[in-house]
Amino acid sequence: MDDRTPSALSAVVRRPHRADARRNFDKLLAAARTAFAEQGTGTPLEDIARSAGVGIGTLYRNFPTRQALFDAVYAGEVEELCHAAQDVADLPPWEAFSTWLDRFVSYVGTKRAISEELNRDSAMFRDARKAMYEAGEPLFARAQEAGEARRDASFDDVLRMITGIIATGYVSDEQRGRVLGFALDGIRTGKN
Amino acid sequence: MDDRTPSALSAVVRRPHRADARRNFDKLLAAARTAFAEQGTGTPLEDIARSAGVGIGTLYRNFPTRQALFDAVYAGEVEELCHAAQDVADLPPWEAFSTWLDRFVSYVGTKRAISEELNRDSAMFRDARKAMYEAGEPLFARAQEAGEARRDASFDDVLRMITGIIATGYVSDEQRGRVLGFALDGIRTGKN
DNA sequence: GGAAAAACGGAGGACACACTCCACTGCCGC
DNA sequence: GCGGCAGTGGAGTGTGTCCTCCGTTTTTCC
Repeated sequence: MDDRTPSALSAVVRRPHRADARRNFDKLLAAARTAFAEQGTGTPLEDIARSAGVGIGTLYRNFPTRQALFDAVYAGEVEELCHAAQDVADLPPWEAFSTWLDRFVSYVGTKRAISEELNRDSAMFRDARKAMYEAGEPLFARAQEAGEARRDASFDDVLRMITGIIATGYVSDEQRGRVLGFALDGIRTGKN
Repeated sequence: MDDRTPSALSAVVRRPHRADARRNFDKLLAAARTAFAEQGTGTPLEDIARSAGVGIGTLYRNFPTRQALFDAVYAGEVEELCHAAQDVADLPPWEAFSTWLDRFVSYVGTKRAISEELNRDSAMFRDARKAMYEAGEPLFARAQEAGEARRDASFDDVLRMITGIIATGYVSDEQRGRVLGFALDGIRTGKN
């Protein structure tokens, strides 16, 4: 990683200049990421600091508010997701879209943090949403143009639907997948 | 209302015998219901007591734990829902089912409490789930038998899907409705 | 009407978590 | 190497919520 702000998304927090500080910064981000994923956004910040092997003071210096920390984690995940959109570029329209959605599901699904905070609207959140849409929307549009996805649905509709579905509890991962499939069938045209 | 336990569902808490106490019990339940609906299950119990016009002590006497209070509220809502199933009994199969789902959505949708705690499994929660399924499942089965709903989906699948979808945030109620429609199309057969 | 029993309510102790502050530590540039 | 200063960490303070306890009030029953 280079040491400038890696993208407009994460402009909120600055990665520090000194080597040890940078190390701590990264450790915190990683710890927060798993903590948010496994226990939700409410995780005590002290726990995160401890599991990063760092004092609480250090956490606060890097991320003055819980929101700043959350934003930083979130920005990272969104970025990964945007990259994924490029990987599917040369699949056929519907496959490209649904593969990207799979990616979306596995990034977002296990980590409930994102759906938890979905309605927040910080500046950073708007940026993230925009970036994500720029990545995913073309894929959906292509599926629509190919006559594979219904035209009365917007990309936003689909994303919210998916987000909702994967955020609930299921008996098994298998059930989650099945249910997702049903919902996608409702988006796809010329099916069944 | 009579003064015995109104159903097996709410066996957890006892409605008190004395008139004033019973009044407070009901006020608390009502206050909790709106509070949970509007601010989620995390609402401070003191707020609920205050908005019921009752001391915190009274709340605790009636509902020794937050869970007990939540269970009581939840039980009430589930009961209403079960009744709704009877009202649609003589509509055509798919209409009956989707009308009941509408009911389900308007009971559950505005109040995010239920979906929040969906994965909890207290004894009471199991009962509620069972009651709800007894009410709704026949409607779904009928739609399946009439060839209107796909056979590879279970009632449980549908319910979880719906719950997930309505629990997320939307730009407008109109969007929520639209998205729900898409998802239901994925469940329905012989469509589009 | 009065006594016993039931219920009330809110002050206050306990706790969990957010966030600050500052004496100490160890990088980095010279 | 070494001095200055960015960075550290955790003890300590503040806040908000849970929950208990008990003197006071209300109801019920005779």
